[in-house]
Amino acid sequence: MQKLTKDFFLNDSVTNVAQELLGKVLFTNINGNISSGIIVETEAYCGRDDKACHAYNGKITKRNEVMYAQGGIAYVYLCYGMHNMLNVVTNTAGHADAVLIRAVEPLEGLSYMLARKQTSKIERISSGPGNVCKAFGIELIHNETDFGGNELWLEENPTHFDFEIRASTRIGVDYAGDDAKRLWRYSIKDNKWVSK
DNA sequence: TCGACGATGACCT
DNA sequence: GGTCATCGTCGAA
Repeated sequence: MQKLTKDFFLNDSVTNVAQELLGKVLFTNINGNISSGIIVETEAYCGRDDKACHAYNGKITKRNEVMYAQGGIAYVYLCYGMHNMLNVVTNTAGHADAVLIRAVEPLEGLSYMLARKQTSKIERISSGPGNVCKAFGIELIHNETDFGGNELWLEENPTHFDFEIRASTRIGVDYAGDDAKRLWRYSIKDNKWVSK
């Protein structure tokens, strides 16, 4: 098992990182309960010129300031009053880029995921950004968590496998005008854990 | 202070 | 296809 190194996150191209994160493994250790899963769907957000991004045009608020930090930490925020969203902050300090983790294929800790979601249905338990956080126990307190730590981290996939990347438009960003048309949502083609 | 609004998901017809 | 739960954040007042 090999954790992703710091320079993985410092890449200047957030769309490259979003694609490279596919196939990587997300881990959480919540009160000693370890869950993991393969990232199968991501979306890129770029502060510099992307209206869909919370940090568009240099906007800085208490919520999004973590996006301006050096890459390699988590940006977690509450959406619609009930769903947490997990983002991976990328690029060097001062560049507000982040990758939203939209769907994961479960590996370990399925029983913890079922318990957190209070369900017995495995189907789509970690498909969709709100479900990823719920299943993995990620909450607002994990905002700014360093991916180099032992609570929330990312690893290379120990099993090498080939897959085709599918690019499509991002979800729920219609307000962003032309930027909503960007093909910045990436998924592993034909993977059943990709969100609908 | 206060009102409007989400980078959603579950369940309904 | 449609509705609605639910609350932190933002920006206007």
